[in-house]
Amino acid sequence: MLQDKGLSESEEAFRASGSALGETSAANAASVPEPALAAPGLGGAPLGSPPGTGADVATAAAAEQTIENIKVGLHEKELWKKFHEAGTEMIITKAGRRMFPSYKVKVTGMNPKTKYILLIDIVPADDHRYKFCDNKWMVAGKAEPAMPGRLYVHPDSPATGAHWMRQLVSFQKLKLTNNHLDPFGHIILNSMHKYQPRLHIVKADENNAFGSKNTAFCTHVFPETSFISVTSYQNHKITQLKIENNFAKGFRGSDDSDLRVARLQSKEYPVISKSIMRQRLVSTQLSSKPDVSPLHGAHQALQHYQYENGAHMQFAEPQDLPLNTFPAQRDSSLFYHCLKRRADSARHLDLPCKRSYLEAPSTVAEDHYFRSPPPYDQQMLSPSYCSEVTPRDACMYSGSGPEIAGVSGVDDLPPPPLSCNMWTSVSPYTSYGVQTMETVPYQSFPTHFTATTMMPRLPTISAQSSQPPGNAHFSVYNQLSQSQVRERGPSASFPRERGLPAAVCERKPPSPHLNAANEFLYSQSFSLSREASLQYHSGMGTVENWTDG
DNA sequence: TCGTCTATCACATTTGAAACGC
DNA sequence: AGCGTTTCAAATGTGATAGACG
Repeated sequence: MLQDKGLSESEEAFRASGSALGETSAANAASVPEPALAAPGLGGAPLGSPPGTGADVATAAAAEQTIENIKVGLHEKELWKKFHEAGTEMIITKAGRRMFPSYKVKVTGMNPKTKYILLIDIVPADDHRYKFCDNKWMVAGKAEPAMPGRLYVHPDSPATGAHWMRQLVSFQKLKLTNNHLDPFGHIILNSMHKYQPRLHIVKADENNAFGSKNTAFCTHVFPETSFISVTSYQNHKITQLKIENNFAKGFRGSDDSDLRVARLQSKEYPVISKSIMRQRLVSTQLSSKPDVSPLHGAHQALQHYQYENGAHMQFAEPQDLPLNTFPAQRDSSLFYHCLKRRADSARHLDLPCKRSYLEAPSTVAEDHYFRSPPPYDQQMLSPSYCSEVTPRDACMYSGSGPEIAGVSGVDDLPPPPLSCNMWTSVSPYTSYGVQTMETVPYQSFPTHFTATTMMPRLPTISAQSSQPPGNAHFSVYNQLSQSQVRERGPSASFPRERGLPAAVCERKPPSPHLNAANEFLYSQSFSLSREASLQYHSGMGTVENWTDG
């Protein structure tokens, strides 16, 4: 099964969607390779990459590999666009919630016989926490410490290029959760934070399902898939879009019949719930004051232009980076305007956000008004906090088959009832640097686990190092026997995660598959740290020192 | 203590796969 | 074996309520 359950995309639709998908390769706009992937609204642009030349493709040793020819098109791009324009929100729940629109891609250009692994991770788009006020997303302060990164590996991985290209590749079953102790392998996110999903395609080979000494990979980022995670929808536009486009309406009361009638009659009656009505009432009151910011329009135009031109655009200044639809993030002028207007409105209206807004720390507002956030690539360069695995990640395997299931290498624990997920240590911003290591539970992980299942911790990586920094970490594992690990305990270097029994931390050496996955992750981080320093994006990584277990 | 904001839960509803019967 | 119907699990957003916070 290439597609998850419930997918209705027919082969026909798949073919038809080809042109509409805005299909791109790793060298063009929509598929933004590694550091540049931070570009969409994240503060990092591929500044060094010549425009339109495809020069953001690595000159690495893997250049001869076909991975650079892989093109990925986002399915239902128009739908994503709609959501993006409204400011996409994704519900996160304790039990895990699927994304809607679901992440589906059409892949072409693969070598039909080569095996690939397709996986998704979701990284923080910035270091802000947001709140929804005045029908806008506004920065509400500093972001919470990032959750431990997890990967969602497509259940079919590894599979041949022919397999992936046969039909749409759906990540429909990917679930988002805000449960820090989630045992199901869902991707853990913080509520009211902005995130950017990334698709990674990793080349596997016949010897090692997860990679080889020349593991090539490419990363594709679709800026329109960025979203703010919420526990309940804030923007009624998003609610409406979800209802209109998702099957489960969940409408009750009189609105229900209206909706059904409307559907039966194929008419688009406005279905307005009480809450929506409430919101609209407030927004109407507010919108009575015209938005006079001259920069607002320019910003919108710029946004549109950037959007239309994808993430490959060149920006002279970091603050010119794509903004998407969350105005407060980059558009300081707009943010300022919003503040002023809100201050005005707040005097006359009893708004839910009134107090918060008025009492918002001035530093926050000033910070966003007077200066731009640091470029994302700089953030990537700085020592990242290590979001290595926690001991509870019993989901450290792909559910693609027995050989993957065995990857967990855990014999003292029952196989976790989950799949497709792995931890990653994508660490997007500097602000969660070393200084937070001691205070943030999720940044503390057992040494051995780090070494065996996670990509190297960036804080220990020197961007200028001639040796791939990840190698050191792998050797750490090689040098530490299991007994040594046990003697040192999981907290040798890092305090163990709160509330987790030490026994859970016991692990066997990783299988080749796991190593390969780590290697991929390592290569990714290496690419991120090194390439970012050059402000040049590779889009393809080569693992130079593969230590195949 | 109160107000605000966010998270959680139960609920009604919808969909599609599985089970079942013909 | 193929088709149609029924059943049920899984999914959705809604709204009430709880909890945290200042």
